[in-house]
Amino acid sequence: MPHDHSHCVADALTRADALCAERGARLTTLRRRVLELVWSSHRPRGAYAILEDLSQQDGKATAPLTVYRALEFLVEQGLVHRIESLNAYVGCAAPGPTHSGQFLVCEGCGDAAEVDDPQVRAAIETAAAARGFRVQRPTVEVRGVCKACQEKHP
Amino acid sequence: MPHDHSHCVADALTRADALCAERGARLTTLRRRVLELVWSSHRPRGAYAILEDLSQQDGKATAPLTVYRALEFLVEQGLVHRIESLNAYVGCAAPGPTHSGQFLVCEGCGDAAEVDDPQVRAAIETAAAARGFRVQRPTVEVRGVCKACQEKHP
DNA sequence: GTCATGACGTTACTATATAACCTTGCCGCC
DNA sequence: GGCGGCAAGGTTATATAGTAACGTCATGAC
Repeated sequence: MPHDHSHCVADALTRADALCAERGARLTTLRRRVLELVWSSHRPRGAYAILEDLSQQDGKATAPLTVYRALEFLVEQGLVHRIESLNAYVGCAAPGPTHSGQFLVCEGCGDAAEVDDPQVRAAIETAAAARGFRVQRPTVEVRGVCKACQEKHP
Repeated sequence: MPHDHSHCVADALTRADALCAERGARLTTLRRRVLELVWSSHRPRGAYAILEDLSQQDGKATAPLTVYRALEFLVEQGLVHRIESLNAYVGCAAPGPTHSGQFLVCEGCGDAAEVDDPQVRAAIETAAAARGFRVQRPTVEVRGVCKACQEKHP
């Protein structure tokens, strides 16, 4: 499944522009640059990796806080998700009504595919409700091996 | 739901002794102490919190590695689970055939209740299979508010 | 007893994240 | 246009989390 990644990035940026405009949120130059760097692959990227890219682009050191603040904004807007089990961030392909999807994280290639499966959501909601627990933010991160990697290493 | 927590701890240690004996795994003094410290509450505890306890008990500084190694062992044996979204560890109330449960993490009291819901498991497995993804280790950590805390703050 | 192995100690280091405080620049408003 | 307010971003320092490399000691097999 070869894909033209520049499309992914361009699309993500376009959607982000639209969404922020619509919401009156300020997608500043810095935030947009960080978003672009998060999207540089489909692999979750650590804050410090992004920090390095940023520093290199600018030819001078950037402070961690700069990146963390931008990421915080992007996560709030649902443009980026944090992968807790990796301490890393990945672009959201379908931002919109703020959601919290599930992630299939491949041990082979490192890609994190986002899915939003209603059954999984429902099962979690039901299990929680049965215990009187009110769900605010479900986190589902599944480690395993993606289809492509299975085919490569049979 | 007041509960005699010393029971939880004692039970956990007894089960751990039995399980390790059965498996030929060495639950050394250090590992047992760390397990006990993890169990000091039902809240996930950070490695460094445990480290401090340990250092204080001994009256001298303990190195992080000491704790991390013990935790690694306990996690491998399924006696303790790591809560990824908190970088913290919590005792497993039902160790045995190695499992990966789901956690209901309360924002109020900080308690992490472990549940092992077959529906949730199945839904994740199905969603992954539909995408050709082979599941190795699912992580489910649900943030929200537990029953007790809801009743306290209505 | 000897030896292999695994547990633990020690030192140093890397990675991830936040605190406190200040400066800048944008925006609405008069 | 200028002014006041506020959010964004810069700066410095520090907290928290996790590993690497290497040595020593205890335990059990033989």
